[in-house]
Amino acid sequence: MKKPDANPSTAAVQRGRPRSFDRDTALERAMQVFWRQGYEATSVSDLTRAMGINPPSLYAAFGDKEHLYLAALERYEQGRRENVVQQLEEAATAREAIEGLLLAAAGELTNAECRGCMLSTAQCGDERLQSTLAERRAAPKRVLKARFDRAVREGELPRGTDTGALADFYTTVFQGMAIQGRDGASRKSLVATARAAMRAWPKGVN
Amino acid sequence: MKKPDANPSTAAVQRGRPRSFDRDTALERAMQVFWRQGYEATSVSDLTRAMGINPPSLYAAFGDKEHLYLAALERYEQGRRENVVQQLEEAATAREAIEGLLLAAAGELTNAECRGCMLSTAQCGDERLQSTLAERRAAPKRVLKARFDRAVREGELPRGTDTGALADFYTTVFQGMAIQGRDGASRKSLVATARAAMRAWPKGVN
DNA sequence: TCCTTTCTATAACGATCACTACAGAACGGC
DNA sequence: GCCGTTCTGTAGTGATCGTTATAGAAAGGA
Repeated sequence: MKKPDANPSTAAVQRGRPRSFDRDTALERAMQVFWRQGYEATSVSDLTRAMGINPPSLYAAFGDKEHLYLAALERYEQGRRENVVQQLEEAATAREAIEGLLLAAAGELTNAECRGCMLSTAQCGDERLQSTLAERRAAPKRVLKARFDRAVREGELPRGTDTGALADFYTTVFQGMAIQGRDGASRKSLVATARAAMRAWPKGVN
Repeated sequence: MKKPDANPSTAAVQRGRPRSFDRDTALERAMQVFWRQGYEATSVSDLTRAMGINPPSLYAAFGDKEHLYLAALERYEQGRRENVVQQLEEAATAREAIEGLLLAAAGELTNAECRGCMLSTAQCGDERLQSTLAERRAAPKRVLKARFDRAVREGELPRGTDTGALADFYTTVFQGMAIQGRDGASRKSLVATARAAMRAWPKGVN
């Protein structure tokens, strides 16, 4: 039994031997390994080598392999989420927002170091983790649908537009592009695919 | 040194103890396990259990785990390839062919037993195997492009149509649908995505 | 200076991995 | 019946898996 923190201000004062590595840097490196190789194909040995630490440090800082993977995934998604939300809010129209997102994706998915999307092309045998991945992959749909609903209210999209289906479609295109990027497609090729996908945008009301 | 087969008619006469299992049935079961779990997450133990045989029989009949996987993948692709080629040849127009393929995919990708596409969503850490998968995923593009080129020649598609980009686009949509199917999307949802993708079909010449 | 706390590195843990040595069983040919 | 061949099941191989016990090092508090 411990008394609740006597100092309510912030974190407890540091006690004991300080950790010799930067948690965030280590997480970043773990993320890259998981990104390249996937969850199953990445061993704890791979991780400790890339992170520059020993197993006990990894387990003390991140719990176990699965929690480390989830932390890496969360780190990966965080930046993307912010970009998506910002683009959806700042673009003048929903159409421009989607086009901007797909064109940006064409660039990001074909970056040199870690190609493709860490989340979209992730596969794993464990059912629980697999359904977690499925939920995360489905999450952006709700954000897109909300923006499309707004576009309907504002008259950009025709009344009666199936905004859920439209969100499904552009999510699907992005995930397909993720596979393409992982498989070595060029940025140019993904840009062409993004432009093709924009031809499916519903006919305007005007 | 062995003399070339003295009986040139068919396979050499059966000698030794006959194998106690049906090779094709065993391969079918291995395929389903690989399909559900992926290459890395599937152990030889999983395979022998599903195939109803012991490890030595597996290795004698299929070489090793990787060759068994490739054989299972080939078996998987064979049926699909035939369907695609047939649909591309028999449909009245390229547009109808693509629409038919995507709608059929919406059904197949949401089948009860093994959801998704064994090839599209496959991921593995080994680089050589990964690039083999990438090649296989790219193969259908050439078939689509050939059909689109024919459509241009026949006047269905405008001259100057980027048929390669069009093939890339519909391949990408299919692969996105494969992820959606694996993640539990409904057939209805994939049908809606397929219909949305058809809105991207180039404007006719007429 | 000594104690408590928390990290570190070494060196393992049992379990499982892909794979195989071995001996016996089941066939055709003689 | 016997032989050569090829399959079968048992029981392992060494390697690697994810994880942890342990002991010592490095910090703050007294």
